[in-house]
Amino acid sequence: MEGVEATLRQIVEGAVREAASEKGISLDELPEINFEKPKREGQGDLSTNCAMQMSKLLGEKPADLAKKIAAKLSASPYLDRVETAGPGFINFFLSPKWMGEVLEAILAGGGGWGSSNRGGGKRVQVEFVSANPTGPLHVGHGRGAAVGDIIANILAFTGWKVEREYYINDAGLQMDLLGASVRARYFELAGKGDQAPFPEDGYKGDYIYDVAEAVREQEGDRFLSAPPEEGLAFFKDFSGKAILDSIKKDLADFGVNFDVWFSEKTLYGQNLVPSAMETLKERGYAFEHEGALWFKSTDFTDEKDRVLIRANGAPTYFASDIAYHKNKFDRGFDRVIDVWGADHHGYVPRMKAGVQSLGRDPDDLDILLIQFVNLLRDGVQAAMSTRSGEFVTLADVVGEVGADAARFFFAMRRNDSHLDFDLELAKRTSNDNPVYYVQYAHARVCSVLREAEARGAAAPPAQTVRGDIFASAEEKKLLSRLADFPREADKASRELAPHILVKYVSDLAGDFHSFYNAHRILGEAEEVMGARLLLAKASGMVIASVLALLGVKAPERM
RNA sequence: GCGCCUGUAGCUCAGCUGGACAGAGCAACGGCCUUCUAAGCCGUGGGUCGCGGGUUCGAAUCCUGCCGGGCGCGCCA
Repeated sequence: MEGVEATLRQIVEGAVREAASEKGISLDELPEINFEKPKREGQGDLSTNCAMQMSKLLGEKPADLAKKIAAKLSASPYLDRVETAGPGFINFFLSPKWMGEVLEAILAGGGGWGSSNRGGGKRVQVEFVSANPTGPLHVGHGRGAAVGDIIANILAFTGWKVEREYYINDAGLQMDLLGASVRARYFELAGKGDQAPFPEDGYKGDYIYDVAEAVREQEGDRFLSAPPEEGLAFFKDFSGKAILDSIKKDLADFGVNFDVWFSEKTLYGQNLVPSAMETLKERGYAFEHEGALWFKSTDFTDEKDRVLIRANGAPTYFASDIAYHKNKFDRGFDRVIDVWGADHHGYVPRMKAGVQSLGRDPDDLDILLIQFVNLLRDGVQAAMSTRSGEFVTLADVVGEVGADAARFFFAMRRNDSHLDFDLELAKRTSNDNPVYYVQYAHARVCSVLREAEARGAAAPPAQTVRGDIFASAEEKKLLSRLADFPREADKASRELAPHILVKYVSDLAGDFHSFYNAHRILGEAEEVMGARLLLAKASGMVIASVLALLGVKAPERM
């Protein structure tokens, strides 16, 4: 069946047109009719404010128009009743017939129920994390990783063809600094620290010793006597690979897997930077000034022009980023999404301008800014680790609270708001921990289904369930919530907002727990038991679907 | 100084393309386990939506000015 909303939209549109033609107004194009879940109970399963929005168009008071439209709707077999309220809302109460069909659709649809073809099979690339391979990922990267991965899941669920990409910044001065830092530690471990002083602004973390130790194990002391240039080149290469490997491992442990690991070096290896610069020149957006090549970003929304190629011939980060984004679009993506830390927000207008200068609609690039994570331990700030002065690593957090809790917490808030992440709360196994609350609901469903099977109480085929058997407030509320899922998934996709799903699944779990506590399933009269078994099963399926989108396990026992 | 994000209940946050008496979880208080997992449920109290103007029939939501928090303003990445 169609989504509840789509069907309802058709019904309402018909009524609106009818009302309009009675006034002698013909509406070619109707404004889109929006449905939303009313905030309060008693206001129906869905409501629309279309009467208020169209009252001017039809020259009628909102409340009167609402009544008129409502009167035309009450005959629908899908609606139990229609009420008008407040300044002109129309509230819809879904009929048992409809409830029954929703249940049937969920059970028939398997894990795919709620998905859509909004993306139309278009190709979208989500680039995220993309941390320099100069050190371990910290919690901030963790949030970006969770959000990027979940957004990719959501887009795939809503009809996009998705690729996940990690951009490896392995070509800049930072890598030289990394090599020099490791080399210095290597000499230090050999007791010859004075021969290779630690670079100013070098990487001071303990992990540098680990990398240096790995070089000693593999290469012995041979670099103690090698020429510095040869040594530096080796250390840079070795360190970058070693750290990238550990980043890959941390991400895999976190449940994040990329389709493409794109090295900045390949950008230069394939001469993509110079050719991108040529494109800009041809299009008239690059000019020479004082020996450097500049980008005319002031032609767009940026506040000043930016250097692309320095007078010494070295390209800036911005130049390689333009080349990189050109390459992305050249690879045929219809849409590109970058997930960045919020500290890069000043860079957004520049990047948008860059994309535009390449002849691309700036809206083909979405840049999501992820705000900082505030790590807490029982409400007390825990952001710094004691020794290195580094931020707490992602691996530490995942090791302590597990990937499930970490992902759930990272996705819990809007991207652009700061996130308080309490480690103790994330580990707690009680109802104040939202992760367990949701997972427990799923485990409970599984438990009931197991017990039913053990007692030989088979659930009937979904088609045989009459919707009106669900008479209680808890059952109706749960069904109504289940029916919301396609709309919530679509909204999360449009807004690229994982937190919408976190909130939804938390609410759904709550509705299930309420239902479970208020009603027995097993041992009831056969018809009631069968219907409730199916309701429980459908609830479990939708919870599992959402958790899958979040990349969180849906345990069968807890 | 300029720019971006943000300020909603004791705490953490939803709601922000204007609409119904401002919602949820936690914390507090009071109840519910002979029966499908109490990692659960039910109930009670709690808010001048930072402050002042403005637009509107209607503002937490839009505009503007202050105040507070975060982050940026490199030929760094």
